[in-house]
Amino acid sequence: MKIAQVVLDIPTQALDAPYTYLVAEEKNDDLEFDVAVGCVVLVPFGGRRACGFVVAIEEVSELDLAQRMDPSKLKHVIRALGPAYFDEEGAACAQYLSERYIAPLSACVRLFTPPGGIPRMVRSRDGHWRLEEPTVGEVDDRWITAGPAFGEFRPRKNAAKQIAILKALEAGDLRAVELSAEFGAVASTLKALEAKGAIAIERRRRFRGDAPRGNSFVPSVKPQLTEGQKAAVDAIAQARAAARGETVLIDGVTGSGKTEVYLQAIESVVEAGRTAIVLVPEISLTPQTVARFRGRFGDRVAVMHSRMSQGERYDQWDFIRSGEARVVVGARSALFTPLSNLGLIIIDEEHEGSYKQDSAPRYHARDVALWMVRRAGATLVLGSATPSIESLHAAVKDPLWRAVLLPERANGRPLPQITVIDMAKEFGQGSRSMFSRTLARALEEELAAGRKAVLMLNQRGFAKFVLCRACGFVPSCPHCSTSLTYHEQGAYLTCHHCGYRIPVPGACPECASPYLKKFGAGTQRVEADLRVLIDGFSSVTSEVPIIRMDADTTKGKNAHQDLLDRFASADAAVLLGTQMIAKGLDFDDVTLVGVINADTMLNLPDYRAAERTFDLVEQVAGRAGRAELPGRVMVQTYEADHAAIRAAARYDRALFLRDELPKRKALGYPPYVRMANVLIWGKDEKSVEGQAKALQRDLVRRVSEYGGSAWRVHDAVPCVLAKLRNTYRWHIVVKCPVDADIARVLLPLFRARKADPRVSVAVDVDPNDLL
DNA sequence: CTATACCTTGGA
DNA sequence: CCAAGGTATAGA
Repeated sequence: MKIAQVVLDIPTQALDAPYTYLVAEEKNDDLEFDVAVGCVVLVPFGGRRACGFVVAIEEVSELDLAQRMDPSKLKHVIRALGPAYFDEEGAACAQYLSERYIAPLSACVRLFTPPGGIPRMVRSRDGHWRLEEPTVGEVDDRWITAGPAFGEFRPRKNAAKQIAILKALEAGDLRAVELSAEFGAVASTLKALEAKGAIAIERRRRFRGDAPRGNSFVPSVKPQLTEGQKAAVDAIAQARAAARGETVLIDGVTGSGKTEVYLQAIESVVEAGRTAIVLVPEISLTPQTVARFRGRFGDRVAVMHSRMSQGERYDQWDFIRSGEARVVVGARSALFTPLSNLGLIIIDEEHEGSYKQDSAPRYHARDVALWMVRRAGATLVLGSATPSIESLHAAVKDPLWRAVLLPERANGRPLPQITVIDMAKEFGQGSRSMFSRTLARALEEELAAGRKAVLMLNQRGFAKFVLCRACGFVPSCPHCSTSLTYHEQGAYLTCHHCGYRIPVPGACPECASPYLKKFGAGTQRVEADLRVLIDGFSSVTSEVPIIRMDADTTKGKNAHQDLLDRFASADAAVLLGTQMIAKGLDFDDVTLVGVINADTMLNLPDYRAAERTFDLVEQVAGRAGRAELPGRVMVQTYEADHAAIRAAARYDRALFLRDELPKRKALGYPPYVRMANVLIWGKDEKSVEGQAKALQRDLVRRVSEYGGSAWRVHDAVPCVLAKLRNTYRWHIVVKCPVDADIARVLLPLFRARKADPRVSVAVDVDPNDLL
């Protein structure tokens, strides 16, 4: 008999295991879809019907089945509601994800379903369950083409619309929407023309978004490779030939031409009839990035990222499933698109934190990609100017990893000189400005010469707040344990986590003192100060535009691109922005890069703080002097002696690692241990604390039984962000040796745990941070 | 999640 | 003694 394993589309821990259903043996021609792995199916469940995903189809004897369960309980799958969204590999990957990351199986399966488009059971107001069809699907356009009588048909003299439409059609086929945009209501005219045979109307699938179809792309030229690039391409070719899931880490300075290496590697993969996935951090997935891939691979490129509308995403997903797409460029979720015959996965800017998903399943794209290439005998390429410490470590320790160095820029230009400016010293010498005199002087020189500068404000862990000079009171959010951020425009205080908002008080709410000082600086304030500074430059006569790029100014769909275009088209200009400007932007005429505050991240209570600071300085430095003009980089900091800053200023990663690695080892952090962060949260403080402590005891018992002496379960403690949006948050850190399977040991504990309505629990395996 | 079985509690 | 409400459990 044929049976299907079905994961129900009901997000409840208690139902989070596959259920077995019978599949009708005889083919039923009335049904649109066959029951197969990857389908959504309708099944009877309890007294109602539910949707679920088929994760396995088996042929078993009645006897075998009886070993596993009571066969009298079996029910039949009612019918399949759609085509297969994933195959056995996808099902296996979902299974892997749920175990590796201690996540609900249903959430893992859902990663593979098309954007916005799966049928589901919903309860209407009268208590009835009904099937809701997907809201997103394909769309058609009505195309007007020449009909059989196109040449002969002579419209009447006064049929102005008919004449105009036929004239327009002489240049080629047109869409009905284009005609109505130009000539107004055309429906009846078209009908008349169609009846006469002068035109034909047909429906053609429309692909949403600006993805070019056909040959409307501009092919780009293949440049000559540098020695380093050649070595990298060769290393990838060798790894591909070995076909055992090897990883190639391309450790190349900014501007070393990693993208060209990717392009050529993809080219040979595609020529060999296989496909490639390119992951890019969400933030640098810009039209330019996409254009580089389209320039080489034309309409065989699919693009997937979160800023696209659901319709656009659906069309791209469908395009991938059709098998026409050979290359997928996208954010981390692109790993789960229905691309078959995978030969290569590339992860650019591999060190980026955004490759880790921050909701269940909390997967890391790098680790999932590793699993995928090992299964498929494909190859993983990781690229970065600042590889993560984990990857550097693996490249040395793991026989399936190798590293290729690209120590020089592709154009032969030297890396820009980095100057560290000690702001404490500046302050001691009486300077009160947020721009040091050295930076101000450099800025004036560059702007006077008609060149461009990029200034970066490091906002992580650093935003403007209000402090009472009399009693030290800082207004904080009543729902979250954070101080409120001050906003210049509108003079209000707001919580960056929950959006709580109050006007700036006139006096201290605690002691009534009127001396409330505003501390820190946001991009708005820096922009205002920068304006004053630039206007004071005697040698700069023309008006210098300041282009501010932060979360506020990049909200709109094309805002990001518009700002960059403005910056590109100006002569002398300053681009002022947050971290988002650190990567990917590629302007030839930027000669000065300034970091206003390099060290604010260093003070975050996070074990990766130093690494992040080092990465940030190196990345942002790479924005300067990319073409003929030499670049300079100025880094303002209050901690000029910190190893991360000193090492970054000399492009000396070995120096940084010599300082950082012993600390990691001594304190027990990756890459020397593996961690899992168990998060416990809920509205009721007492029960959260109680559950956290009880869970900690369970974990200790479990770890001492199945772990080992090298394992460690920390005490349950409130998180650094102890209160967020009125929920209280606790966490428990579990550490184990690097080669131990942390999930395997912990998983049974969480699978067996029964849900508490007041307290939620989640496990973050290999967490990005412990906040 | 939802239906149902089972159990405890408290009022008649 | 029974009804009401809470809790445990199965669902394929």
